[in-house]
Amino acid sequence: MAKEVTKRSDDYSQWYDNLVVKADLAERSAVRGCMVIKPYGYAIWEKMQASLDAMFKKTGVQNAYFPLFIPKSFFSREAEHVAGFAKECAVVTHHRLMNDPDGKGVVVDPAAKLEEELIVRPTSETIIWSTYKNWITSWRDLPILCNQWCNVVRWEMRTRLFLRTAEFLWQEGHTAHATSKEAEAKAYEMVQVYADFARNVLALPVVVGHKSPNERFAGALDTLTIEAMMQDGKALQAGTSHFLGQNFAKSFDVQYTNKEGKQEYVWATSWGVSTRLMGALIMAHGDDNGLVLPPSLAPIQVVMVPIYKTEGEHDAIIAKMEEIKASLEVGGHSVRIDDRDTLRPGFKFAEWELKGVPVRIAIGPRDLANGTAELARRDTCEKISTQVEGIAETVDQLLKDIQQNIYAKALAFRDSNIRKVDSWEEFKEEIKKGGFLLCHWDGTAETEQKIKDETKATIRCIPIDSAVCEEEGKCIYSGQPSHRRVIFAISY
RNA sequence: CGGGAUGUAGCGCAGUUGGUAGCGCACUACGUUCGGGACGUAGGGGUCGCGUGUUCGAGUCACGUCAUCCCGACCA
Repeated sequence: MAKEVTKRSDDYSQWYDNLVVKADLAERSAVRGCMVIKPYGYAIWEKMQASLDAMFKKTGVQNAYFPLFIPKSFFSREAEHVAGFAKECAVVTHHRLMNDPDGKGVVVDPAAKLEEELIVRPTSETIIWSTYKNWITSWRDLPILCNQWCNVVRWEMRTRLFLRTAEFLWQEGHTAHATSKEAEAKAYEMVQVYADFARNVLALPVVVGHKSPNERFAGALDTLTIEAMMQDGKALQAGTSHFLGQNFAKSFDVQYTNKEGKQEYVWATSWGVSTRLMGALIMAHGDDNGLVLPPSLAPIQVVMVPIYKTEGEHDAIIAKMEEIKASLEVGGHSVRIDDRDTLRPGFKFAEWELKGVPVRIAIGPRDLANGTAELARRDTCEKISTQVEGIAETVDQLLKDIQQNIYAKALAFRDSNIRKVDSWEEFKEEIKKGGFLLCHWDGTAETEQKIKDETKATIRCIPIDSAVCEEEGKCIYSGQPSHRRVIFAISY
């Protein structure tokens, strides 16, 4: 963990400058709060997409695509939903530019004003439900299980690279069901998909739970969330799944005829994860030397750096490396031989570490003579000398170890920063130290708001399946009776 | 929208009481290097965010304007 970060707990911007930009992950765009994702960073996102797509398909979800522009009138239907997004919408009012009559560049052509303004989607519930109305007439049409990968725009007052950019990439799933029970089960199923993905692919431990009414998605009856802890002890909401009830069905008049011939409104869910996960990855696993990627997401899993003086040495080493590369690729690993002859080995080591490549193999003249190779793992920065004979199996096992170890390390960190707090005085002190605080809460929005006003801490979630939280007690703030503990934390 | 700060080379910065623009990294060429971010020599690159004003003269002073960053309210 970077020293600077330890001192200034919330200053990850330094990481972005040091790691992200120099690591070719992303750079700030000229457009306020937007980001450019460079090829290496995008390759990581593509790996996330591929994993999630495979998991979605197992639950019967199919991909679809809906328009970027949403007519303003669509937004006037679901009042609560609109109230949640109205303050941060980009609005298209014209469709043409013209040369400035004064000769100063280009201006908006006032004659090209749109009859009805278009909203750049901040999320797609409204346009999707307008469409679903035409798709659904009978119980036989249900359920509808669609997901779309797209960009959305939210005109945030303040942005933060990866965590809250004005434009971001995400997936949003939207499902329609015949019964409340089925929809609730779907919302629950999808949050579990996210939790599996976070744990097994991102190597990120997460807590699954319900959002408090205050923190719920605009228009939802219930919001499920996966909450992760970053290395500065702050919480990051890494994914959400909403049970929308019949709110959208009623607002957009989506009814179906049931088996008894009666008209009924459908039940809905929506769920999404975004490029925020890239931020989670950086902040949860990164160290002083840069990014640490779990092998499951690394665009390059093994990088090979040759060490040589003469052309003869170079050729012999590269030939050996090609051999090793082929044997690793048989096992499905992605391998890069860094054969750039303008850079010295030390520079290459540092650069690949910055990019988070899990395993590095270095071979020099000495190794070549001995039939060995230097194997370095990114997560612990350990180096060992190993026989080239059978190196494919060694590397295969090492990658599995690294994946596991990264998760175990993050889990140990998180668990050592979760603690029970039972008094208000203690709470005010403990919350400053970061981490998750398990506390009793009286269940009222007023108490939650007062705690937030006084400490900036919010209820990150009401954990499900957590035996630790299931106990009687008294609210830390009001002293009223409580039936379970919830997680309080400072969040991003 | 409130409070604070900053705009000078690709990046990070210096620039004194106004006197005609500099440093580090990066870049180009050549040479020596190459098992943990090499070194030497020689080069190239800037209408100092924009506009107006004061002045013989503005990176520097005044006013305006735009943008960015940090702290609040908002948020995946």
